[in-house]
Amino acid sequence: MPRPGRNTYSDQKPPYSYISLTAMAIQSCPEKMLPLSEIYKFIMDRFPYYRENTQRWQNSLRHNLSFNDCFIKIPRRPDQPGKGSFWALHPSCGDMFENGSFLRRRKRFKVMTSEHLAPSKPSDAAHYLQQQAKLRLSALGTHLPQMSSYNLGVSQPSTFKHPFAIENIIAREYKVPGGLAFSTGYPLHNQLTTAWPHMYSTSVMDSAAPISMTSSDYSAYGVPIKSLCHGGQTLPAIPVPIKPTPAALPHHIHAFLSNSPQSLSPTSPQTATSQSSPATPSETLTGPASLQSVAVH
DNA sequence: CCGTGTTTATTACGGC
DNA sequence: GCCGTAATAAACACGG
Repeated sequence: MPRPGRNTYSDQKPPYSYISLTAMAIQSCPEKMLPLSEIYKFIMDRFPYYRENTQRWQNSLRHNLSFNDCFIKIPRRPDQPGKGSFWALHPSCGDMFENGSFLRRRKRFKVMTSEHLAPSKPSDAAHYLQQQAKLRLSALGTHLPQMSSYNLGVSQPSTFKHPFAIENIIAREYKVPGGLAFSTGYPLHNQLTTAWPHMYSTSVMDSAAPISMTSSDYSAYGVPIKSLCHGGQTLPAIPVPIKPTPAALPHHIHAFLSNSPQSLSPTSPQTATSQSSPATPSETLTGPASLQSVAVH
């Protein structure tokens, strides 16, 4: 409306938060992690609004990356060119967004507290560390497989109950192992174009798979499409986040990690103090498990 | 130096 | 009105 003859919606400010936008960007790439500059690029490519005042919104975006627990920082491989780290989504942030709206998250994502996932067995800690070592290798080595989950006791960190969740929206790009499209009849296609008028249909959106869905498909709301952020598979792939996420780890594990050469930064005060919201009442994996054909354990 | 990352503060808005 | 979330501004540190 600002400029009738031109791009109509396109140069309006998209109704999505920076968190949403960032999540989109991250989810849009196969590796599920992007350097800051690529996140910028993604947003600018798709949302013309953000081609201006870059200083302002990029500052805000960086603020969000650092401030929100839902983003984790992944170190760059030494031999990889470029500045800064990669950014990824925390595996447990799948249901961050309100159903049907990206304007607001349902709740600020916080890392889980130790009470919620403490393995409590030392062997678990060892196992965890082993996995982390592998993870780091795989991530820093070649490319990440698709998704990941820390899998440290947080068996079901969250469920994908929202067809409009950011991950689901972008998810059409995903190649789920075994070729299983996770789309599963969600109202993706139409909704995308209507719900995201601000977005340019570039690679992410226009490769629309032949998903025919009707409004009746909304009944799928309760279906846990857990394949994006959590990898569906039990396969963990995300490397050790730089971000401390101290509360997320059992103490003995955390102690371990502190010794890691990665030299985690000191715990962030705000994270340590509040241990609110299990964020898992949605734990109720209701839908037909047949949908994802992936182990949900 | 500039891009990146962290942190604090302020303001606005919506929900309860 | 309070509280939580988000947007914005700004200061600062760090590293290539």
